Amino acid sequence: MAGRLVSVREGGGLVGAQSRQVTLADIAREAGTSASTASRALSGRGYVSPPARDRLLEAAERLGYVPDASARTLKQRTSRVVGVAVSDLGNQFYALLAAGIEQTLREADYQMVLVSDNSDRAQELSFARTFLAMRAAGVIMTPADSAAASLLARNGVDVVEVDRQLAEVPCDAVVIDNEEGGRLATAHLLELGHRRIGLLVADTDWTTDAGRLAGYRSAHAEASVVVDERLILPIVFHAPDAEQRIAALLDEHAPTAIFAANNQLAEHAWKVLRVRGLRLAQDVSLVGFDDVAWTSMVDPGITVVAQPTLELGRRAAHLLLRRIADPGCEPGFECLEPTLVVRGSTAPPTTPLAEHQP
Amino acid sequence: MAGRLVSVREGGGLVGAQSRQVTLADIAREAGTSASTASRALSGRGYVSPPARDRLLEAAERLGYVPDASARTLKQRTSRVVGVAVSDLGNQFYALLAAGIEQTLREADYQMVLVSDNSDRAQELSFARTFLAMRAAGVIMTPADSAAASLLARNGVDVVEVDRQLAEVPCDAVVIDNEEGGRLATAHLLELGHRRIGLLVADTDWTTDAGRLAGYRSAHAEASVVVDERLILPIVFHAPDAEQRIAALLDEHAPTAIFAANNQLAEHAWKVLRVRGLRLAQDVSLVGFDDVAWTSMVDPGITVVAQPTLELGRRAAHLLLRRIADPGCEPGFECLEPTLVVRGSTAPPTTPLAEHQP
DNA sequence: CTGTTAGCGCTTTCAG
DNA sequence: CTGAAAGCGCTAACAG
Repeated sequence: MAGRLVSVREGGGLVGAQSRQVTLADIAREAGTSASTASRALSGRGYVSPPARDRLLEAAERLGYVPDASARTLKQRTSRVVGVAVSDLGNQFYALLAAGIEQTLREADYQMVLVSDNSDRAQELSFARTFLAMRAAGVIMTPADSAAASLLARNGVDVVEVDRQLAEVPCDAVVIDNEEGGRLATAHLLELGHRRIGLLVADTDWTTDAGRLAGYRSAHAEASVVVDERLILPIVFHAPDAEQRIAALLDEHAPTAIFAANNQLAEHAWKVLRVRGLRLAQDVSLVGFDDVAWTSMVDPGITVVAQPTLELGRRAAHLLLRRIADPGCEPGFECLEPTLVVRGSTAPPTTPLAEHQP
Repeated sequence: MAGRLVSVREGGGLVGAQSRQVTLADIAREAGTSASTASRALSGRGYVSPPARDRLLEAAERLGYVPDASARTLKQRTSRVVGVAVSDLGNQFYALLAAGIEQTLREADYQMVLVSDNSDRAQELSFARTFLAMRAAGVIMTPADSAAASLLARNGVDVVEVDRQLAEVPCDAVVIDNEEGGRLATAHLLELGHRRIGLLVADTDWTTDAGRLAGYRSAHAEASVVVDERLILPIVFHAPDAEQRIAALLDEHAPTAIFAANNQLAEHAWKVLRVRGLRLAQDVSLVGFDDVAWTSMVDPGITVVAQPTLELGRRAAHLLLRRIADPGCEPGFECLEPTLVVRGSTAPPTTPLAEHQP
């Protein structure tokens, strides 16, 4: 093996590929110091005489020294990597969330290992193990189950839940006020005079959807309108029959308005209405959740509950950084407020008899 | 120090946090073998007697053993991490590209470290160093400069360029046929009868934009139409005056159609037209590049050159995996074909004099 | 201020 | 088939 190493070194003249990574020992030798001194000089921790430091830095620069992260991680038992698991990178919401996380992490000189777990419990758990193996400095996740967070916490890895909360262990979390969002959307429709409001909600036990549903109910209660339970339609993610079921809701229960509790469902609802030739606002009002690009570009624009997605990600990262800096601090919890953006897709209901009014 | 370790172990009863990671040595001791045997059993490389293997696997399972990735990386001098750098994670195109990469990497049990470099050369280079430090198994990037790829290649890290090509070293690449895309868009407009076609293109030296411009020119040449150079408008990324400049193009050079060479510019153009009250197709035709969601939802829909974005990402990851498996293979190059999706935003030009014709 | 020493946890010859 | 030994590159006591 020594023979192989040597021959590789001799072949180092090959254009393009350096034969061997340059190590601390190399630059120490070059500068005539020990490896420890080199370590101190380059990491900036501990005393090093200015002349020695200069020689070391110069040598490092000249030889193109890049410290080996795995050696450092092995020694320090923690890395500069943060594991991030989201449900679906293909969905603009999660992509933007990840962008916010990455931005903040980058500013603090941490790297993001990003995975998309498809809300699959088994995958989520498997990623937790991977993050454990990497000695991640922390993990930020949109949880689909509590097992991953438990496993991580048990092994001393800090977890931040974002968008949803499911953990059975105490941990930092940042969410938006889903109940308020649901209330804003529903109250807006009720104020316009709607009494039969269809609710399209994800069929999960997530706090997001539970919250939006709760807001839908409380808005009704505040307006003293009783909810027709048949107007509430839980739809499984990526269900192939989502649009058919929405159409059936329209046919069978005659809502005058629809509140779609996430961007995916809003898109489905919008398409169903278009295919059926139903006019937004005039025939059926529509409120979406999450202000994605298309909602402001279609005509009429879609009234939506906007959430500060990028900021959600940033806050999650900040929470994690705070905990890394101060491991003993109390679990942080942040709840960001959504806002209602009224556009042309909502209007007072038109009764069939009043169709010819202006 | 030994004392500290022991006391920590004794404190291991603390709910929630395990005192110390369980190591190979622990499970070897538990199973009554040496660490080497344990390593062989768990990694599946090398001979281990079935009974020993069983005991080892059982012990690993029971103690919740998670191998330390950094120790393995340090020893093997390469990790299961792939560095991915894209220009702007907030842009749906790059997000989808990343999603495709992640999906393929995940299937092969590699992790994606994702960074958004804002097309900033300095950041790109800094990330290259980070990936080097992590002993990344490879790097996939949408390059903004050639320096990063050179640095990585020089240090023996495989690079795949995706979407654009800038490297000065031979490396794998997967792009779409930008010239063909530009030609498709432009020929479509020329066939409709347009003779003054404005081109909105990013002001970069990227092969994407150069290709789309070349396609614009060659379509003109094939139709024997001479290009009025004043119709070509290079726009810097995130330029605050992008929409003003597009408006000025409209005013000063009276194009009857616009070809926006990326999704960002298409959105700008669409907004300018809307604000000015210009009707798509009737007053000005518009062709975009990249079939993002809103283009099929607005009315009329936008005619676009669609690119297989997710597939682009998948291919890039496959190219990298191929190279990891066979480091000596010839640099791979794949060029995916874009397709023209005709929607309502394009129609024959209306001359001012013919405004009243049906 | 600096060098010596001793590992972090894993893999890999190599000898048994 | 198995264990002993060495070492990946770095850092952190500790003694000088």
